[in-house]
Amino acid sequence: MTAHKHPPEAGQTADQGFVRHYLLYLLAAASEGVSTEFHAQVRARGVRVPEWRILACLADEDGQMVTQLAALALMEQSRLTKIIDQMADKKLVTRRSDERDRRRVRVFLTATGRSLARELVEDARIHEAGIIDQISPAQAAILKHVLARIVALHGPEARPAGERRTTRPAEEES
Amino acid sequence: MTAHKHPPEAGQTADQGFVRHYLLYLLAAASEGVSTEFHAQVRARGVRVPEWRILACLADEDGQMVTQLAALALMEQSRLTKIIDQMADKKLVTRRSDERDRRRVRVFLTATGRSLARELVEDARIHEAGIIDQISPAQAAILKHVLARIVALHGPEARPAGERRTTRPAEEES
DNA sequence: ATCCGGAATATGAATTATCATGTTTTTGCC
DNA sequence: GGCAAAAACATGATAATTCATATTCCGGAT
Repeated sequence: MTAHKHPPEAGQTADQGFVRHYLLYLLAAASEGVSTEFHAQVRARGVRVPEWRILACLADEDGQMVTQLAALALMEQSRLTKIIDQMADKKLVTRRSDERDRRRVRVFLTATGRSLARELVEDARIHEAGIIDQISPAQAAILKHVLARIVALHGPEARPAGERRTTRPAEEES
Repeated sequence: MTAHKHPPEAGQTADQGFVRHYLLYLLAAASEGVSTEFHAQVRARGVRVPEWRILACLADEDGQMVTQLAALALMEQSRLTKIIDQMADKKLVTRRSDERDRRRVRVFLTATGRSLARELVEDARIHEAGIIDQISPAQAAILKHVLARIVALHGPEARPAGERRTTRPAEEES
């Protein structure tokens, strides 16, 4: 009531709030925080974030099909298609349709794309090392382990493949 | 589910790839996975994801100023402004300008907004409990602790406040 | 007081992402 | 073999997001 300084003075703050202890928030905030940091480096190289993700995925395994790649890169197929278009324009990747199944389109790094990918992956490793250092390698190892488990349980390949985005919108007028 | 027909036949797969062990990827994938799951419930209630985030933040502390709220909710100020517009239309929140500093706009939950927020937070708690159960409460506790540390080091309030997303990167590489 | 820089929000044009659907190819079934 | 159904991508209209900038207001220095 009488707190006329600048900061809080507001609502009925419980302990320190639900949000700050909520697992999904912590995951999002941690991800956001560290990623934003690295993304600055990515952009500094003239690469957009979604492109970096694709480069990294392809550096791991070249010639993935679009659907695969989209799942791995955590993005929707139609979006990936468009990003691939742009990357193809920039000569970072090329498309080639699969021999055995011509519905499939496989995406390959060009020489340029590959070397760019290598550089960025190297940067990423360095950046990651910095973070792991800050939180102690031991804790980082545990962290990665638990995260991997969560991803295994709730990640892209863990979902029934038909409900990867399906929900009843339940359009209520308001 | 995965290509049980065609063997990879593709690239020079190292062990299992860089990406799948990369901390930033694990964070993003874990976050994505568990969040997508819960977001289905949110949408089922006719609430959009960004709205849910704001509701949760305001439930924690009502009457936050826009900038604060944006930082906490991990979104840009201009975006938040627009979301607040929509939420105000739906009578979930109201704006009131701060007495002491009239540049500031404080956002408050309406009665409707508050009860919706409560319901959703309750859902979130239940959902979270399910996940924590899967990965054992002990590991979950460690996970949260490490995540909180990462957020403290790299999160919104940990950044120089001038480089939070503004001003062009200046094309420089160091 | 007045001026100047910076903080807090709002706004609008340009860019991106999403959703539903279309096209082509393959598979499974009869 | 022929057909229906499903898989894999592409596309285009709609909606959301970003980026730069405008507007208003505060605080300190002159």
